[in-house]
Amino acid sequence: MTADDHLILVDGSTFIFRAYHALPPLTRKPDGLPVGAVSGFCNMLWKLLQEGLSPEPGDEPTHMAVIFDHSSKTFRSDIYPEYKAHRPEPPEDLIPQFGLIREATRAFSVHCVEQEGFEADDLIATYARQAAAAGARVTIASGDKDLMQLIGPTVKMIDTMKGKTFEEADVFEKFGVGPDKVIEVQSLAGDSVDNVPGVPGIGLKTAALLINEFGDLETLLSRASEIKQNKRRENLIEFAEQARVSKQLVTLKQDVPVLVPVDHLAVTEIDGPKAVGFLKAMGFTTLTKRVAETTGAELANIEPADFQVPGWDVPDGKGRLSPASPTARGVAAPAASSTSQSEAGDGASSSPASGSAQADLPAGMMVPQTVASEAADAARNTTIDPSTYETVTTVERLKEWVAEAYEVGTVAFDTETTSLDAMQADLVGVSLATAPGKACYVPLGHVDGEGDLLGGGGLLPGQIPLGEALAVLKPMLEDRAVLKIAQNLKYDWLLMTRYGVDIAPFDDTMLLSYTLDAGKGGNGMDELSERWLGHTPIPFKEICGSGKSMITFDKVAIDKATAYAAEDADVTLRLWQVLKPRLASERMATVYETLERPMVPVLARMERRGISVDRQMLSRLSGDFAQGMAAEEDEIYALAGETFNIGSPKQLGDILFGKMGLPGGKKTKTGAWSTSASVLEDLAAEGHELPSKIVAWRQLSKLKSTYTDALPGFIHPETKRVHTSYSLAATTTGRLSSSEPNLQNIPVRTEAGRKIRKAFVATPGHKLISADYSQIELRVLAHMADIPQLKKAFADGLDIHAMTASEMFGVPIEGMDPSVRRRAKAINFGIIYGISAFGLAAQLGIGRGEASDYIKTYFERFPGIRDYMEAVKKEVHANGYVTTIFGRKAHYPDVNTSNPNMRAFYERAAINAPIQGSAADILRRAMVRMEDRLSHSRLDAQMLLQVHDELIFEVPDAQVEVTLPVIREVMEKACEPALTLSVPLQVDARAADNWDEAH
DNA sequence: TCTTGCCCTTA
DNA sequence: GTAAGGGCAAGAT
Repeated sequence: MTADDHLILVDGSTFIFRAYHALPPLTRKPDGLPVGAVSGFCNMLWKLLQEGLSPEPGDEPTHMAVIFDHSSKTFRSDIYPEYKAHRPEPPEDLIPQFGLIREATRAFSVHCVEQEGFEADDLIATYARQAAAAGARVTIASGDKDLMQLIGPTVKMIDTMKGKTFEEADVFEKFGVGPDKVIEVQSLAGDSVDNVPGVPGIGLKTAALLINEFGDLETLLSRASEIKQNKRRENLIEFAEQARVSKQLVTLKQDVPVLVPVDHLAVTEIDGPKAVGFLKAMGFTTLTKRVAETTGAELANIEPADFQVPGWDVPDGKGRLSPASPTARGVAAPAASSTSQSEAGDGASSSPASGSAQADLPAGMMVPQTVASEAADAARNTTIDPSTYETVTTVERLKEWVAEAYEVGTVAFDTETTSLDAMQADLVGVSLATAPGKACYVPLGHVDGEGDLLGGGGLLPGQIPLGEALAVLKPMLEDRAVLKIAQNLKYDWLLMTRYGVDIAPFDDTMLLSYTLDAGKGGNGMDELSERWLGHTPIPFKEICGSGKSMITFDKVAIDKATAYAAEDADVTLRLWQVLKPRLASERMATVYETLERPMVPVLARMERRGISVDRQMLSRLSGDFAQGMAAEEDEIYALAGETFNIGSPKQLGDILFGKMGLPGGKKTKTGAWSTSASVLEDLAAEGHELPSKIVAWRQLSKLKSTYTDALPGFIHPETKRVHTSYSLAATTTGRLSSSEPNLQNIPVRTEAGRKIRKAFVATPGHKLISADYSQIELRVLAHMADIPQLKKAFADGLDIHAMTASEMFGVPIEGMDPSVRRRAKAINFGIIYGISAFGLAAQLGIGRGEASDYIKTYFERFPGIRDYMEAVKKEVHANGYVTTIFGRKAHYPDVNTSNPNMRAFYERAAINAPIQGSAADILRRAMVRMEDRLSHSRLDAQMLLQVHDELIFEVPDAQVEVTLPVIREVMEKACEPALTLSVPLQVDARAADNWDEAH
């Protein structure tokens, strides 16, 4: 090997596990051989061979090998038996694929190296050192951060799945030290995945700090007594030996006596027929074709390779082979496909991936490249440089920007303000972007940031007067000819309506992301920028600071503000160019256009209206609750024999289970005794007095702190009403969420709680109407799973829980024992939540076996429900997502994890998502139509709140009776005409002076 | 001052 | 058993 050579070392393990976990399971057609990971591996290896790893010409690899782990037993387990001890066994369906992947490597004429007693990492380290010693360049293809210690001037690392290259600077970013100090840091910080202990209380940040100060581990340990922080010093002294062992574990062995010399790893020409033969035998049609085309191998004349996999027959290769197709399509299809969906045509039965020929590159894998348009490429590939943005200081320039927006027809728009609360914020500036890299900021309200109490605070020069700027902007923002693009537009929309501007038409990149990728991660701009543009925008903290010293945006210097604000518009525009094309290609345009985008003005108006709360009533209640708490406190302290902080679960646990010696039940995940209400209630049932007093105190404390004390703080100084903020993109299922304050969890179950609800009142001369869907989720389930008894019961208007009980236990509905109905009700809820015997038992306070029997009986009576659940599970495993009746997707990217508990959790979530999500879709459809229907009927009702299955309106007294049926009709017919449910929807609506009585 | 854990409120 | 937001205590920084 010489200085002209370039060695590529592929970490086989990373590739295998990435391929397995990133992709849904896939089996070979004739015999069910699992080949998902093999498929992923082959695709990755082929891509590597095609594209190489180095963009520069002349740097093509001269040597290459895939390195595998030989077995789990290595010299490290001798040093520290616990090393990697927590690693779960590989999943069952991955085991036969290990051998196949080695076959695949050879089939592609790539060297395949492993050696007993050593991890792949040690072999990689050894080869890398030998090659580097000869002056050759080395590229390590891996996602394993442990290999970062090998990076050097001629050694780089590349994560092909994430398309990221790591050089020395990147190591610094990750570990806070250079490659030569990585092991020092790792031996302190440890690694929970590999079970490297490290030193307790020291994480990556602290470890880097210490190593930078002391140089290396040994120096640090010998001078540990100099450390100021008590806990840190003690741990370093106590766990010194553990740190030394950790260092041995993380240090890669660079002198493995390799059986295959590095010179033998020279690349060889790919043997086309051999590769094609292997791929044919696997049944990967798409890749087989591609490899045949590239290598010139004659596809038709090549027989599938003949090799044995224990337990599986060799296919005959006579055209019977085809890539397995996901088997669980159309779980919700009976409903979705049997009814017309003129609006939501992209229903459950049409996922783009499952129908495509690319079954060997299955759905769920993020392949941004495949959806790229030219514009999207430009959006991604031109650099983002905040120093190039323009600060607009004259009306003339602003007019030119507006003209540019008309010219292009689209403009990204963002506002900068003094507050996160759109109801309180003052406009400080706006930014525009008309093309990637072409963005500006228009400062409008910046003041002298240096100004203290005495001077300053005046408007800075060089800013267009607000009114003049708005006069130029408003026509463009309201013009149909210009599409406005924003990230989380609801905020800007609400703000701008306060300045008399109604933005339309528009697109919202946050909602685009949510429509396409709900469940895959956040939809915030910074996160989307990282994910799609590989760019980290200037953090808000960097401009305004955080915590106590945070300044409002109007105090930010205009040049800094320009860089920050214009970048936001630039990034938003680029995100739109990346995401918008996916809408059509992934058939999600209807979901976006009917269920997401129209919600923006609807919710903004609801937020702006707010709701009236009676401040005096809350204040009185707060006093009452405080008195009640004080009374309980006296008795609690007397029973405990001492005073303590009742609000501290830790102190309470010490009293109950330590001092008083009560039998502890559950433990929390950190190992402490649980003091949850269910535990305390069990103790109370055994006759202990203290626990029931604690429960009573907690209830009062919760009501007081969260509601009576916090709510008045949200009363707007001018409107005198409470304005919540709804999030459209916070949940995986499609529900809304409400915050600041959360008006979706106002108490209702207890008498004391309902007093808080009474404080939500109608304005004088008005009533509140509360309209809620009855059993909407069970109705949706009855429709989706097509359950005859349930459908009939709903059609006949029966009590659904009593009917369930009657079916299950064979008792008549007339004169039914309430406890029997209660059990059936719990089961019905359990079904919606993806039932487990464990959960049902906990809910009903019965044994696991008994709960199990209930579930069995239920499934015998309603076999369609069981079939539905099984089908959803198959669907989510195959596709990585599930769909609602209107085509909304909920993704569960980690559902194929090998951890059985996590897997079961994701499966339950996936069972629940189409039910909860379909109900959420129905609410959205009702809300989108409601305002028009009311105004067409010349009614003045105002929609104020949404609480998942309930809508709250404020209505003039005289119109109550006319309004009620209109609201009911819109809600009950919300599915039409896209879909006719096979079950009627029922809405109960009532009017009263306050929310409690209306509900 | 910030983060995590625990507990509780809703549908 | 599903989906959320939020207050307070305690510990780390």
